[in-house]
Amino acid sequence: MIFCARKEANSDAVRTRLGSSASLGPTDRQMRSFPSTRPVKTTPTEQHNWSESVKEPINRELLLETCNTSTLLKPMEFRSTGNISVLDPVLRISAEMCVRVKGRERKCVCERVKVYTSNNMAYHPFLPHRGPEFAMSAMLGHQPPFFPALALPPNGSLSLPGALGKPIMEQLMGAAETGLHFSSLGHQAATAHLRPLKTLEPEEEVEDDPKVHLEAKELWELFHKRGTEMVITKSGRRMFPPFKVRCTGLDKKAKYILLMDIVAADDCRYKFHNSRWMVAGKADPEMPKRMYIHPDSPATGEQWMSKVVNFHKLKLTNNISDKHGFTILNSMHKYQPRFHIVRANDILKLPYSTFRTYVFPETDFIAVTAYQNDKITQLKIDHNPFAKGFRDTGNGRREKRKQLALQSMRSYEEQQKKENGTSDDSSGEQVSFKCFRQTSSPAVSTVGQNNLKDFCDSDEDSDEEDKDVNVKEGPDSSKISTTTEDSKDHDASLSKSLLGESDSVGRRTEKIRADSRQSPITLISSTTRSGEELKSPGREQTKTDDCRTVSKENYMPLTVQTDGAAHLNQSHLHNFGFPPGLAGQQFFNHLGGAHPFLLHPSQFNMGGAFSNMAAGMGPILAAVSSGGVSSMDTSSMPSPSQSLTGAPLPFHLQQHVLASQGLAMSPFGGLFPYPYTYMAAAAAASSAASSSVHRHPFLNAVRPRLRYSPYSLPSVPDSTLLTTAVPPMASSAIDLKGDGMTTSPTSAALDSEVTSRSSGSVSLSPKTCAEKDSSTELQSIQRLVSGLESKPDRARIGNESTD
DNA sequence: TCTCACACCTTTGAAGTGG
DNA sequence: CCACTTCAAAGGTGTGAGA
Repeated sequence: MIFCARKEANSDAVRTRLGSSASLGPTDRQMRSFPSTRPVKTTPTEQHNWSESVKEPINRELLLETCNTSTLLKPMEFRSTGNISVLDPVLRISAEMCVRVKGRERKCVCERVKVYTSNNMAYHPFLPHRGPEFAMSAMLGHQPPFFPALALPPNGSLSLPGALGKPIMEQLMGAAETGLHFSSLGHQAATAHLRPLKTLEPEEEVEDDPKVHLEAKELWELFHKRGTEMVITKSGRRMFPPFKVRCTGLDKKAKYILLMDIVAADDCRYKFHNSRWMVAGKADPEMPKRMYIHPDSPATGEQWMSKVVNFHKLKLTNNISDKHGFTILNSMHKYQPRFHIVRANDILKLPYSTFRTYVFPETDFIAVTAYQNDKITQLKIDHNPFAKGFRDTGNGRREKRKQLALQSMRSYEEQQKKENGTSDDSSGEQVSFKCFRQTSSPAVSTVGQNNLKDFCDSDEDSDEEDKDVNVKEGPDSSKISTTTEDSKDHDASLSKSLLGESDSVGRRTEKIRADSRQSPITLISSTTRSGEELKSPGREQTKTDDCRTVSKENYMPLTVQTDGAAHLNQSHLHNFGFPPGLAGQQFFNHLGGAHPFLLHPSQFNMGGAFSNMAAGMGPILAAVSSGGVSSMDTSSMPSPSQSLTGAPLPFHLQQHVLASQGLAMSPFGGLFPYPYTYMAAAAAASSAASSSVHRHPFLNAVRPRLRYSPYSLPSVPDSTLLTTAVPPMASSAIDLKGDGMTTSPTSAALDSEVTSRSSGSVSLSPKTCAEKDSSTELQSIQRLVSGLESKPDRARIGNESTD
């Protein structure tokens, strides 16, 4: 725990007695959050009453020496100590306040700490109410000196990752006077002065070449063909199929943090109509973004490579006020999971670290609160072990229901025979039930049991299956098999079709029938599987397996780099790649400052990973979020078979608890309400749709060193950033995929735009961003903080930027 | 379209047992 | 002690009724 271990180094710095804090506070405007905070020039003595003995730098990157100060206040003795230090590469700000009451010294909670310099002391009225995360954001979005108030956790310590801390330090060093000003519990404030020691040195980094392979790809593709749906519930649901990847090419000795997040695939809301996912309008306002850090993070490359990295613990929810750290999604919206590799030995370094992001288009899905497509339901049942109870085999509920239905049908038929002499064969349902009786035996049902290997086969038959579906029109043909292979389709389809008739009524049956119908599908690139799937069934018949094979091979992990300048885009366009020309080393935000990418702690959902972060930011996180801890899963460590060995977590905090603490964030209260805008540039280049990633030649290639940081400050409405290739939201539904899934309108339009977008994105220079005036930035911040920046705004951005 | 209780299932880990 | 088995609790599923 860097934070704690090094904290003591400066703890004994010389303290300077200061006058009443009333003489030290900021201006009246600044006093809004600091009761007596007018910055008063300290006396020369006070100013230079630094620690005489410059302490030995803890390491080469120690920048500032601590100068503690204390002040005696009436009626209590009020002692406060400030500490700013940079401990590779974390800037640590700590403050401790003690109140001596009747001779007994008691520690107080340090409510706020303001970092300031003597020549300026900016104060943002929103900051105190938004917590440190936003303060950091604002701080970096403005030119120095701008050191907003930082709310300190109860323990009085705050760690700022390098990306956040370095700018502060640099500015502090250039200031004539630097100090910490903090208040506590409404008492008088005190100030600590600091002085710089030396400058930061850039980190050296050894090259590596990570490659990521999606596990259970066939299963994903199987779902993808039908339009993957992921159920989101208030209590959180896991993803199925689980997101698993295998990493190679990592530096065995270096430590990495692996993360996953889920971003909107487009700016549309969908509806399931006529067995198809269709665009139903503009997307709802985005949910707070959260990053899920793999519980084993950080771990060495060797450890990561030794196992399959499983993100099965990630949970999806639609509860915007979720405090468990689950990923919050909007129902009926399309999402794209992303996988990130960050080379960092400490989660605290994440915000300024380089992200390698990998997107697997076959993993996109539509979030639903209830399954819409029965095929997906059946796929889930067939493959998710937890849903075994619903399988046609065994003694599960479905079987029992079937038996019940069978019994009732028998009695019904017997009754009809008695009444009419013969059964009514004209009744499709009855026929179905008859068939059902024939196929409901366990022996037949087991045909439907297939494993992953079967999926591969089924993959090959998917077209066949689709064709079948097409041919099968009418009530009976509507009984589409939801299984994954032909044999299953044939055998199980019978039983399932019957099942659909017998144990499903109303909407469900209707949906099954609808599934069999095919409608025109948007045709997109043939270089991608997704695109292939988007083709209409008729065209699909002309497709060869070769083509499919090729498309599979095209599922190359996408490595993108945003080091380059600020090719930020709208947050609503979540892109998954950057154009070749976007490589660079800096990351810019719309606020105009070139700055490292930022992450809000509460955006992280992490298991063990959080334990590290908790060391430095846990208190902050805890302060930001509340509750949800007690209900957390305490056994969130990956199962032995999946977890990485070695790399013991430095802390024994319960991972889920940590996750809940660290990840929970108030709605829109996070640092970046739209943290994914950084992808916009890439998106514009690669096309917003995930599938477009493959279509783009560049995106199909492996880019070992292309990197970007996934988070960047969002675009403001008036920013002219890259646009998405999102075409005007047609009121008419756009079919996405052949079998229920469709490509996003964005994808559809992107096919022909990718190239141009790519170049266009390049034109989106950081300079453009940097030229934004600070007032606009401030407004932007306010909007972000208030969560007022709505979808329409972002949509507008998209339109404007396209111009 | 969403929420919730429910039955059914797997997973997990503690407890028990035997060597 | 170790390995194995048993058991119960926790947690993950889709379902279906109701809002």
